[in-house]
Amino acid sequence: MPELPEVETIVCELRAQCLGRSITSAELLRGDMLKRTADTFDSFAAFFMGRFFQGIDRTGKFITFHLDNGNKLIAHLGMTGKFISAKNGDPDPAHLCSRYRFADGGWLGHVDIRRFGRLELYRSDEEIESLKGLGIDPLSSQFEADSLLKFVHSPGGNKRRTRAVHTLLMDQSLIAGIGNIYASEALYLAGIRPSRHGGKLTKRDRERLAEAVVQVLRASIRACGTTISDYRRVDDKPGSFKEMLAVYGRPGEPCQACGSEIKKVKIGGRSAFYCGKCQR
DNA sequence: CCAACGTCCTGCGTGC
DNA sequence: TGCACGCAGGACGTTG
Repeated sequence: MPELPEVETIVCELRAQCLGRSITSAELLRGDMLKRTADTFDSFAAFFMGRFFQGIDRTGKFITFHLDNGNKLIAHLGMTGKFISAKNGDPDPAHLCSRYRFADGGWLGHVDIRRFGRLELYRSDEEIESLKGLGIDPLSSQFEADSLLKFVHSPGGNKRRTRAVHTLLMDQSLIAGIGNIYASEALYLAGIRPSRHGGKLTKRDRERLAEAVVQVLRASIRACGTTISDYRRVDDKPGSFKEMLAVYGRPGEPCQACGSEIKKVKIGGRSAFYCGKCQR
């Protein structure tokens, strides 16, 4: 499940793979992946033909491909999305959703087994709606403990939030890029229970949590992300952060700090993992 | 306005 | 052995 570190890894590799290569054709093989516009197989192809990728960047878990004419392709990988680098004659992988062929014979494939991901096309200066509502990127220089004040109070109201901090961490409109894995890992590092109400976080909690978020995301980027099952880099190699996970996917194992058993609970319909002794 | 829940989708593990 | 079922989860739409 690509979260911020996995998407960051993929974007770096996409830049190295794709920037400046002339696109001769593009195919939309799964029309249901394209949202927002009613482009057809033909207009999708025309959108890319004769162009090249001038820049590729990440906002939260979204990838923006900037074409040289100012148009943009937005991609979200959902649960099982990935990009693969292939050469002329390579067989189509299963679940190929879209493909971008380059003049040198190579192509970039976009694969998504469960199709929770999405593609969007934007022409010239259209506002990118999918990025508009996103919260702060935790790797930006503006991210600090005060960024988590939104966890305590809603922007407008005075009432303290009752949603679990685990759920708040995954709310893309508050912080962009954290999913289920890094929510559990950051809360473990910060010593905070995932079920704790956002409104009950102290200033000290928010400082520790903000620091933990940055720490775990940066560490995972250094390991090229976490491969549990589906996530793969563009070169098909797995990320290696799985072995560094302290609690996610480790129910019943001893906590590395205190030795007590790691617990698994459902919060907001999602699995959260924590140490009942270290996290309060 | 805020929160909670159902929905989409496929592959894999479990139990009968 | 084979089948049915439950589970995994990001974002969005609907409901409370």
